[in-house]
Amino acid sequence: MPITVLLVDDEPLVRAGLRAVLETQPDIEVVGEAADGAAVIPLVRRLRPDVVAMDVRMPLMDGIEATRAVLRTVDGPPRILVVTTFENDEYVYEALRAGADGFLLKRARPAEIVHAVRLVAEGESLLFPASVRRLAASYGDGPGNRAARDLLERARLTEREAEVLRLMARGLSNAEIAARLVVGTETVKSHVSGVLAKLGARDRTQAVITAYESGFVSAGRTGT
Amino acid sequence: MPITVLLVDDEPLVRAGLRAVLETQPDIEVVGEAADGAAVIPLVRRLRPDVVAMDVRMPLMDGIEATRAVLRTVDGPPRILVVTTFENDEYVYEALRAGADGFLLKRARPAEIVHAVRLVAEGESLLFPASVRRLAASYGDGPGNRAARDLLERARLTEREAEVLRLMARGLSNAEIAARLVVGTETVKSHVSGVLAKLGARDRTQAVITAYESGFVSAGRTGT
DNA sequence: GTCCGTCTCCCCCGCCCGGGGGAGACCGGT
DNA sequence: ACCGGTCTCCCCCGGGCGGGGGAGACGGAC
Repeated sequence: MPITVLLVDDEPLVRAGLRAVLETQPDIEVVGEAADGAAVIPLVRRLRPDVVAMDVRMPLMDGIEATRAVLRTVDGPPRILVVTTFENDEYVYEALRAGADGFLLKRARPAEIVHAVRLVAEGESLLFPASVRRLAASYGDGPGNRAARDLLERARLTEREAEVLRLMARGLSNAEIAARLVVGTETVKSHVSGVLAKLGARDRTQAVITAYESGFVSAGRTGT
Repeated sequence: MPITVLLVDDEPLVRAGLRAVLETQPDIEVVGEAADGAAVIPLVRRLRPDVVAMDVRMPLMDGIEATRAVLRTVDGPPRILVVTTFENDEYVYEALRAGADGFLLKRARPAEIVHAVRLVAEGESLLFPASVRRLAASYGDGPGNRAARDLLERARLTEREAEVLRLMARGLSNAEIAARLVVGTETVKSHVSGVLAKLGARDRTQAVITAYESGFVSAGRTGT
């Protein structure tokens, strides 16, 4: 019997692409589609797919929430393959922690997409598909990319520093960050200095640029 | 006779999606695909498509160059439909100035995609498809989005201010921008102030964030 | 028990940044 | 000839920012 797949992505074009790619395979069948995480639970209950190809970023309920919800409320849950545009999207790692079984880049080649679906369907985890490595390797050593890659590879930012960087990337001043985190401004300055040093940034603007370029934060979703 | 279409996009998934969407139409035929602008000219010569669906952002030769090249070197050139992720990508407007006939958001619904191809094939221009308006309207009035939308709608940045903003978004200081543009630092400060005022930004960091969020600049391509 | 890392806060200091003004030169449109 | 917009440069000034130190408290690792 074929591998059954449910597609969850807010962009119809991506769904159509995944469907087209997957249905070239006789042993893979796309049994349903959803445009948002909010619609996933009933669909999973009814269709009982082997694999859910889940976008991380969606308007109403994102892939992380949806992953948690499915794993929490459905018996014998499907395998979940997280689909994303960015190779080092922080949300992806959250999704994996939430119980997703693998992740897949949208820019992967068709053969890799098929391979990923087969792998997770077989119960394998797929945390670092070839395309990720290939992509990381394809980065040049330009001044911008070096810092961005370091951010990814070192991942030396402490939890607090990462939190501060996220707030910096939303345009907050040191004083505003201090108020938000309920600490002194001197403390924030400490963390900011740590971030700048670790990212090789001269000022907060460069740090925020690195955050965007590395995918640590990304345009389009100004989170809550 | 059917409308013939050539797909040019570096992501196979997007090509597959476009192909799947367009081939639901009996009168539309996808006659070829290319992964980069560099491959377009010979394909256009050989296949003589009515429409080229062209991604703006591609590794070797981007959609702007490719558009210019096609229009310059091919007799009876095809209509060119620029395909993009961002509704206000500065490159899109460059592409339109380069002679493209319309642009299309990747997140458009299938019916809109089909409609767009038909329109440009008929010789119509499609500069502001419904999906753009819909998308702009869907923006909330959060502090981040307001500024981003203003950037789009007002488009009040002068050429020089836009240039300065681009350099700000690459992490340059006022002094460095001045050196790059061969003007005084006071002049740069003037332009920076103009940018901040027009974007409603408090400091250069917020301005750069707006630049990213609005798609004025975008992650992934650290331009020359 | 000791050490290391993290988080917290403090000092001093230099300086770039951004605000608020103003002003001359050029160009294009009316 | 006039005016609006843009680009260029200048002044003063305050404040946030970032560097360079240091230090105490806590927790986990050894």
